[in-house]
This record gives sequence, structure tokens and C-alpha cells, in this order.
Amino acid sequence: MRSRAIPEATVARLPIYLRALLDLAETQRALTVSSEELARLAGVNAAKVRKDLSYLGSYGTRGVGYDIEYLLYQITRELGLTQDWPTAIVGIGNLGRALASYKGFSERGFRIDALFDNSSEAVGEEVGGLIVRHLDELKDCVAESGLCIGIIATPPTSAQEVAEHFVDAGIKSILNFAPAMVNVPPDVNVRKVDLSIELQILSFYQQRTQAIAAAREANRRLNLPSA
Amino acid sequence: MRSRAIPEATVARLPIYLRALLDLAETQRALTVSSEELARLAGVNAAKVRKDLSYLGSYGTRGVGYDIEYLLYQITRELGLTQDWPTAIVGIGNLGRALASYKGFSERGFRIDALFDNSSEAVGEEVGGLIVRHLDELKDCVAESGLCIGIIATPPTSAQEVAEHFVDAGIKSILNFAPAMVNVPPDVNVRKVDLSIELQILSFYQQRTQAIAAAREANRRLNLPSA
DNA sequence: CCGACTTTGTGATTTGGCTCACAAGCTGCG
DNA sequence: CGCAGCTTGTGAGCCAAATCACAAAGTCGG
Repeated sequence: MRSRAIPEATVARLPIYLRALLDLAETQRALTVSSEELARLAGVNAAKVRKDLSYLGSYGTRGVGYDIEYLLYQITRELGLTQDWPTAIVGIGNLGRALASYKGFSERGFRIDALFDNSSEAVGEEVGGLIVRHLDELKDCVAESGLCIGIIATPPTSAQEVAEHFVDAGIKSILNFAPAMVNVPPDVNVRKVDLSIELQILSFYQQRTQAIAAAREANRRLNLPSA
Repeated sequence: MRSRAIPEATVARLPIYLRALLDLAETQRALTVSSEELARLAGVNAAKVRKDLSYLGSYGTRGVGYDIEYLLYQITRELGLTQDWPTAIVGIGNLGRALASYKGFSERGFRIDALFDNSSEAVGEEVGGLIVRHLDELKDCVAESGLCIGIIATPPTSAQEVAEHFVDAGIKSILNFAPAMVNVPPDVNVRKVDLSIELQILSFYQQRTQAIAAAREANRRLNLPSA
């Protein structure tokens, strides 16, 4: 189990465990936590927690559980959150503004360091304590201040163009909020968050349960035609 | 293949195909699309597209491809997007405001019909053309206007409370933007979007590639001690 | 009408991840 | 020290989903 290959699914859950552990550490009720309790807090099952944590190494004690502080440190380190990742947002519309002032980022070690837009209206404006700069300055800015992560918050039509600016500037990690696919070289990592896709998935299941209810109702009436 | 059980993974991709098809329909270059092209637009592989679409029925023509308009209609219907799903947002902070005025929702048939908060500052304010109401009015509002989907955009500490309000009001579909788990009865469907989790995942892979580069560099120096 | 070409639909296989179940290992108590 | 009671770590089996590969079914040109 000493292989350095942590499954993708596990990586995606580490941040969830991290948050649960932070909550536990704040409310100082105990020094250790069992896989059972962590599972409850993270909304998964206990075996999965244990298997996930075992990929990081054997950090638990049988009969006792996991030391909260130690586990916190290990997960933080594994996720690369012991260092700051300077981050830039491109596209200062509704969404970009909200992201720029979103507390959740800074709380988890992602300081937003620069904002860019290509409309002359937005450039020069102050948003969340930062001055919006023109997209053309991106490359220089990356070179100067070592930006590592780029966030796309533009309309979908500009997403590809912004992604290419990022790639050109040497950024290797991109978070794309625009509802559009972007193509990048294989050494660049893109993750996508689509706010409306999740709603559409909810719609699917909602419709299905309503359809089932309607069908049941129809059957009931057929079976009892003259109630 | 006539089974009505569409795999979850397929449901999650249908919105992506939908968007790609809408793009194609707008730019009217052709009446049909091949699985190959659709796959390229959606960022998946062609066999997956075909298998996904086959769960909806046999809507393609061999040697030709899929009729764009017809496929659009079928996916829209399957996702339950032929009807409107009245939606409410609870928590009118930075994020809630951005979501309330986010164009992407209305473009895809999710009209935001009501906004709620429980701070007396926010209540009464106008955001995106709607008046913010107090959370206590939620239940009445659901009864009156048939709200179907609830969005949580509060800080994590309030998420569970808001979820319980939703459940109490009879809402069965919840989209949770708060970085916290919520517990609901099994007949309620919760989906979670966590903006910072995606950044943390990016951080993991970014750190890993940097670590590999550093190790390689170190090796190079060891092998060439007196360059 | 035929043969070359294109593209779908889908069995078969592989992969990856989830769950179960239990041995191994720790604590605390008598 | 030995035993009872927890809790971890992990092999084994299982299941869903991704991929492959190809027959079936269409188009088009001559």
C-alpha cells in the first residue's frame, strides 16, 4: 500500500475529510476521531474513510482512532495546502465578483491575487480590494508574481480564449466556471464547475419521481374506476 | 435496452450534450451530428456518447448521425426541462446575489422565483428584480407558488437549518453551495457544489507535478555533481 | 442494383472503485 | 498478565461504468 498512486476518487474526498477535521478541531471535544464518526461527518461510509486514509499511510491507531491534529497536517500536506497558491480570476462579471470576494477561498489557503477582464469598463475598477487589470497584462503578471492557478469566470464564448491566455502564460491549473469546454495541452489540468448542470441533474430526478407518482395515481384511478 | 434505468453517470453527461447541441443548433452548420463530433464538443469519447444516447432510445441513423433538433428535444424531455422548475435561493450574501442574477440559470429554464434570508438587513432589499423575504415565509411561499427546487447559499453553519426548512416546506430537490454536509430524509435529493474543493483538487495535482519536477532536478544534480 | 464507405447500436471485456468481513493490533481493567 | 472490547488496515468479491470491437444499417456514386 506504499504506492504513490492515490485514486482520483480518494483525492476528491480528501478536501471533505479536511473540512470535517477542521470542524472537529475547532470544537475541541476530543483529540482523536474514529473512522465511524469521520464517515458520518463527511457523509460517506466508514470503510471508505479507512481505505482512503490508508493511501496516505497508516496514521491511525487500532482501538483508538485517528489523531485529529496529525491527520489534519497529513491531509493538508498531501493536498499541497501547506503553501499558498497565488490565484487569478479572469472575467469580472456577476460571478467573477462573487468569487473575488468569496470568503471560502481565502479560508482554505487560496488567496486571490489578481483580477483580469478585457472590457474597458471593468478594467481599473476595484473589486474585493484588488484593481481589475487588462487581460493583456496577464502574462507579465504571472512572470512577476508567480501566479499558479487561473479561474475562468467569463461567458462561455470567451472561455477558450482565456484558457489559451493562461496556457501561454505558463499556468498549469485552471478552474473553469464558464459553461463551455476548453481544450488545453495534456500537461495542463482543467477542472470544471457548472452551476446549472447540477440543477439539470436535480430536474431529471425530480421529474422522474413526479412521473412515478403520476403513474401510480393513474393506476389507482384505473383500478378503482367508480370510487 | 428498453429498460428505464439510465445510469447516473449518463444522466450527469446529458446536460453536457444538451449544451453542445444547443451550440450546434445556433450555428446551423448542419442538421445532423455524428457521435464523433458530439464527443469532441463534449470532451468525451465517441463510444460513450453512443452508449449514453442509446439509453434514451435509438435516435440516430447509421451512416448519417443524429438529427440535432430531434435529439435536442429528446434530451430536454428526458431531463425534465420542458417544464419550468420554480426555484428559491436562501442566503443572500455574496454568493446568493451572484446566483440570483446569474444568467446561466434562466437560460436553461430555471427561473429564480424567490429569495430568502434571515437577517433583517437583507430582508426587504431588492436583488435581481426580486424582493428578499424572511426565511419564515418560505413554507407559505412554497404552498402558494409551488416552488420545487431549493438552493442553499448560506454560510456552512446555517446549511443544516435551511435544509430542514426546505424539507419541512415539502421541497424534494436541494442544491447546496454551502461547504457543509446536510442530512435529509431519503426521499429528498441533495446535490452539492463546493467551490473550494475543486481548487483543493487542483492544488493536489499541481503540487504533485511540482514535486516530481523538483525530484528530477535533484536527481540531475546528484548525477552531475560537478557540472 | 451493387459495392465502397460511413456511422450507429451493442455484446464482450477491462478497469476502477465500493463494500464486506475479518485478522491484527491497541487500550484498559481486574 | 490475560482477557474483553474497540478500531484500524486490507484482502476478496462485487458492481457500475468505460472502452473496445464489430455486425447491422444506412448513404452515395456509378
